Amino acid sequence: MRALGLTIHGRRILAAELHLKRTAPGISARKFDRQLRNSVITAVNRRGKYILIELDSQLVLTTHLRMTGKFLSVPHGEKLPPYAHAVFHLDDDRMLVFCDMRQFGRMRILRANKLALAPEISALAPEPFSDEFTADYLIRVLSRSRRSLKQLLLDQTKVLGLGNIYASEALFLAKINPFKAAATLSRKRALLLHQAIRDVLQEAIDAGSTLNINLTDGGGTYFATPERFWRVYEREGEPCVNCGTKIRRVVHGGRSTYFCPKCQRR
DNA sequence: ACCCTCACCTGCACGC
DNA sequence: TGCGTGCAGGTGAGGG
Repeated sequence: MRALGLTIHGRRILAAELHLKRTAPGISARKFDRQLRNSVITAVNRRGKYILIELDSQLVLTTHLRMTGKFLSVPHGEKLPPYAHAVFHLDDDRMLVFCDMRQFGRMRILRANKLALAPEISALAPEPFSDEFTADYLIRVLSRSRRSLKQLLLDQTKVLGLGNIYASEALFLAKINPFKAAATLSRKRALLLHQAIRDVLQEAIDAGSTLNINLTDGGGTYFATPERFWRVYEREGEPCVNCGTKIRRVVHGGRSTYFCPKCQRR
């Protein structure tokens, strides 16, 4: 995110190509280009998992990378990388390329003054590192839900920023059972969960900014999800880092959930 | 209003 | 070797 901002801030979009229709539903390739062409990128921000590329035209290009989406910076004239679904020609002789093997990522063009009204943005929970995301906020949300903790943590309108991997990780860090009903969590343990949510997210951010972002990669700059190891995720059968008990995997709400049956008994 | 299930898509790890 | 099957992830449509 930050690296992307540094690379494209202040650049003018000379042309915008939409190669895959479903990447930007409801807009033609022609209109996609017309709306973005000749505008200057004034800021790159983020709300939840949405990247907001703000333009001097008072429009905002929103992008959700989903699982496999990524932005690459490619020198103009170079061969496009695989799965390039949108290409932005910039005024510094580079192209910003949106690639997505699974075609799940989505782009939308919104008016800046209507951004907060867009349903996918307006419904989002407070940013996890904002003052608004307090332990009391979390406790309130937990108390009003009839779902399990794991399911609640995946709901971006309740708790923002965790996906399936980090929901498992946060619960492991807080030593709380993923299947426990959200409303039955004690205040004391909700405080631990609140901290754990911030901790796993901070870890992931640190890993991304220090370990795996290579801005001078000759083959094109990657702003991809970092490769890293997790404490419980994808560790079924391996010993728990705290107690050595074998990590278990249970499909819950249609998603794999990893946990230590001893550390996270309740 | 809330919450559940399933479709979306591709590469890859499996088993036969 | 090759083919079929199931799985992974985040979201939103559709239904209860």
